[in-house]
Amino acid sequence: MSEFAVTPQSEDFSKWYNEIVYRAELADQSPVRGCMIIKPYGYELWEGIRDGLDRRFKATGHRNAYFPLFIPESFIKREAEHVEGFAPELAVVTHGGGKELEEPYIVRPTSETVIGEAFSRWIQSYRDLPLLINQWANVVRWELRTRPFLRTSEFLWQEGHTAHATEEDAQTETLMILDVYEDFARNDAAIPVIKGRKSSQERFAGAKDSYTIEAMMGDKRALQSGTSHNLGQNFARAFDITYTDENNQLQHCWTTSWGLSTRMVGAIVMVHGDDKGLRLPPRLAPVQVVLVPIYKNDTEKTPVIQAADHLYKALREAGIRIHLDDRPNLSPGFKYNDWEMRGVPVRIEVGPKDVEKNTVAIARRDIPGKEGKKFIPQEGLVQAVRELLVDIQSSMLRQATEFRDANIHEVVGDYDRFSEILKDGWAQTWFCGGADCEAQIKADNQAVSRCFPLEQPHPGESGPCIKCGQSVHEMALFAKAY
RNA sequence: CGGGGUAUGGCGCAGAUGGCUAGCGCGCUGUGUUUGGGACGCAGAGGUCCUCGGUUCGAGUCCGAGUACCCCGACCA
Repeated sequence: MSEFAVTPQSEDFSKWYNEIVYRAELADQSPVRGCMIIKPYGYELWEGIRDGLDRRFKATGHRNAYFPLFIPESFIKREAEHVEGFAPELAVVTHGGGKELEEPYIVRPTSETVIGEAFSRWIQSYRDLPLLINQWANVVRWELRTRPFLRTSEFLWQEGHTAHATEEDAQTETLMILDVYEDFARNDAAIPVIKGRKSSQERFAGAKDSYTIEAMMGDKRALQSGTSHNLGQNFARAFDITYTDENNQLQHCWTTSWGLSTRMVGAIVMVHGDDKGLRLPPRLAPVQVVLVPIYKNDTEKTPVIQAADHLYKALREAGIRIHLDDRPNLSPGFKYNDWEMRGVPVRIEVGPKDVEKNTVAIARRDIPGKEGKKFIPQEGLVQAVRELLVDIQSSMLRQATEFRDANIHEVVGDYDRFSEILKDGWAQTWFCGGADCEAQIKADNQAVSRCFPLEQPHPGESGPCIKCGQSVHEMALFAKAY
């Protein structure tokens, strides 16, 4: 057996990703092209993501609802840009109950249209605003090239949809949600993200402006990890979402939509993983601590198991997600590697020597080998584990942040250098945002603009667009992307 | 939809020039010895060789058609 259970990511990142997703049992292959089965371990990770976001949405006044999977075809067609953007990737249901349908149904690729139609009936007065709705759902987009979690034909996500009385309110909501996403990514997923505005080429079909949180993966490619759209009045006009204002004037609403998907699972894998496998942030790890008992024979087994059970109960009662690995047929060494591959943040070993001395061995996943392992007293273990989990969480965010910052390079007016940077990192440069410039940059470098960061590195200044040279006042980030 | 490739136990593969009971590693089941960084012995289970058709005494192997999947490009949370 080779040193690693999976292809080392340093050797072939893409291969590593595919292998680890299956080896760690996050997902399984499905009989349906482009789809995947999310296995319990992967789904538990998603549940952590879901819960972390759901809590934040509710704290900011949103309520969950559920809209139908099927959308009348005519709905999709009502917003011109929207239909143009999505038409190529729609799954269409033409038959039901053995008969051809009078009007085909679209399997939702996103729900702006059905929700817009509902909003038009729900909203009458300015007193009904803002209307803040979220739904947890699956959506289908007929993708040509798919990868587990990163791009599948069917995926799970949340989509928020809100309606507001003014343009300002809608813009505030759009950016507030971006803050929610950033807060979640940083504090729960330990992923540092850059908030920014998409170029018009990269904008959501039908939106006035799209915003994104961009994360840097371990291979330095960018991943759009969440998006928030200011839809202006585009959908309000298409679906007659109107209200009567304080002066009894009929007005169109201003709407927003925003989503974060199971792609975030892929982000966590690719941001934190190493050659040995996954490294999961403690806040989201389905198993935070794995307990491995060690014994040679029955004489040793009884007291060791007794001690392990005792520790297991204490940690579980303290609210720590713990798993006792009592598989009898496997050696401790195998178990260590197995759980490291699965990304469990903390491992506790209990053996005869520990029983004797009232200690345990405790190892942290973020620091490999002996450096990350030490013996500590059983007394006060719960507190020690709590502190360790917090420390691992922040250490992972720090590592990811340092890696990202070390691989973003600023360049002004030097296209060759710009191209050089894009071979292995992100480039930050002045950019006009024009379609022609963007297309040429993409053709030259296989890289696209990721966003105009909301926090500009040189606010108030201006410089030459990296491609056309005209003087512009915003810098953009460019990168190869998933 | 263009270009290239693959299809053989759960997974990864081997099976030149057709030849009789289709193998190997890992995994799986039972059992015994093991167990502080990926243990080992013994005994087992598991296969429409992608599908259909053809050539042949005989096809996993040759021929034809089909299907699926993978990789590379254009669309994408």
